[in-house]
Amino acid sequence: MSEQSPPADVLPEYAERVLDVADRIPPGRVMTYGDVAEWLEDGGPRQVGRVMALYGGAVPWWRVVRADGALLPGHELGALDHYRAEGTPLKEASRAAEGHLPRIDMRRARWDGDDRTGGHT
DNA sequence: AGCGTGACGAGTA
DNA sequence: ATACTCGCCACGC
Repeated sequence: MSEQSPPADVLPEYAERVLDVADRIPPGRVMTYGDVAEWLEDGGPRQVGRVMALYGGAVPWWRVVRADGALLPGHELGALDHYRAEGTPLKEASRAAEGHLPRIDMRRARWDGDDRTGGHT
């Protein structure tokens, strides 16, 4: 009897890795979907996005953002609340018009996976 | 088997 | 700044 169906009671290893990376992103910092995929050296931004969409609820999903710094549709305010609470560098539009929510300042918030913990900076 | 869709990315107009 | 196209990979119909 060959098991033709893969196990479903555990998350796919790829998903587990993606969640692990998302979970190790320090507060006040963010990683793009593409960066996570690149950091894992496997899959692509879309694949990471899929994992986050399915299992992101188990990790600080707001720390995984799009490359253009746009907030997640439908969770903009939720994510924004976390960003302000964590001190994530935001780039507020000069023209703070309604409907024009601030974007993440990727240049400052982007984290490349270098924790530098234990070191002495 | 093909086709459309998506929590994407980068390039070009 | 926005809009559109192409490339990418996995899933559902």
